[in-house]
Amino acid sequence: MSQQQDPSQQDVSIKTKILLAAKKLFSQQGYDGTSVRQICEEAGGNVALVSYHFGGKENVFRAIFEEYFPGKDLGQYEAEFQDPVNGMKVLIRGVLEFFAQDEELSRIIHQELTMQSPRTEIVEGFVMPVWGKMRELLEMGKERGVFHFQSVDIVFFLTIGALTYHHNCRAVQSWMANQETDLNETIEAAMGFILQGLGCQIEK
Amino acid sequence: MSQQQDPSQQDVSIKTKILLAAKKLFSQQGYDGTSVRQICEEAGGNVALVSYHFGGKENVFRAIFEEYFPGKDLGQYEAEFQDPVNGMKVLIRGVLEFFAQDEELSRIIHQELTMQSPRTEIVEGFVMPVWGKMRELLEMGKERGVFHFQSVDIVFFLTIGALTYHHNCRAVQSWMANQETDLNETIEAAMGFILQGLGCQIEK
DNA sequence: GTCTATACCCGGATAGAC
DNA sequence: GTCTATCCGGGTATAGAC
Repeated sequence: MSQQQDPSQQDVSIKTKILLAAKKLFSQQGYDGTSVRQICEEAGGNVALVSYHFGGKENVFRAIFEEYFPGKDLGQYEAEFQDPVNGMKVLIRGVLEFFAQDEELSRIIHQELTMQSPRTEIVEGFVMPVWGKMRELLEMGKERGVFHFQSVDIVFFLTIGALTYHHNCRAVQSWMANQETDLNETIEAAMGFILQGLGCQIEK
Repeated sequence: MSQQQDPSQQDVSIKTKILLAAKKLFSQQGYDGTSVRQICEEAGGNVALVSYHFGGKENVFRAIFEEYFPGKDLGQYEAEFQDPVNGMKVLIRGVLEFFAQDEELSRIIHQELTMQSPRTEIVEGFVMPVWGKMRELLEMGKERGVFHFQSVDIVFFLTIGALTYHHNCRAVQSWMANQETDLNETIEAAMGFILQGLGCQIEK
């Protein structure tokens, strides 16, 4: 009951603490680079607890997604998805807001997919609905003549890349001139970049 | 003398074989996921050879870049770099051709940077000259009014993302409708996407 | 539920024989 | 130069006490 608010409070179950610790450490050091000992130490518990509560390291990974991945709620945007441009805007905003809201989880997703790790299948199961919808919108927009490109495959990846990689690379601060960037500014810029990239005339 | 042509021939030094085996395995399984034993087995030699020839696993990694990373030859394009649009085109083509020519090395670069591994510094040392030039071109184009965007930082990352991520994700074949894509088609598409994304009027 | 102690495996590195 | 044998550290997982 008082269990759901602030995870740093003491009244959180050790199981949840382990989940949060794992999420944090996986995002910082990668799955392979993080040991079960480390996770439990960070969570303030004992090594054996991972086996007891989850039955192994990989199940901790799976549990993180089941617990913290949003995106089940794509249905609520069906209206916007009727129009490719609006649909893309909604999706771009949604994705970037999620990236900003849970940087840890988004880093984990990005890492696992680029490493093509043994956990790729798990991650794909959660991510595919979103990317799949984006692909649909690209195809719809091309058919209706509002987007202009040759290959759906190619622009699909260019779009995903622009969307995900830039977020990730912010970590490499030495590459940036100005440290803090405003989220809404980023979203606006990404929308402009991508929609223009798709050959779409935008009225701003 | 006959040492330089086909690395699969028998007359290649074991040192080179180790380097090639490591490049292949790192790209497939990541640095951490690849053991020294595996590398030597793949190279047809013994475990101890890594220590003998390179002095440790990390030095094998460094040696791969020193041996196989191109890109020292940016100087030859100084003429094209006077113009932001031409410069971007040259850079985009160069980067994508490199990605296609040595998929292994480009996968390694991408992996290490997204994992922010302890080897990030090594990789950055080789990659930064290229990305730095791209940033210069973006700034130059903005000043001269041929590109139209607010923040250099943001479009810089969007551009890098589009360029690198799409290539990497081709591995996830389940996401693609058509398996094989032509390199030149990809290059043309990427140039169009990015230059339009930068708000640049292109005449095709 | 949580802890201690331990089993077991696999990684990287090296000494020393050939 | 290359191999065999071995060391040592650290990883996951579990048995059993509390």
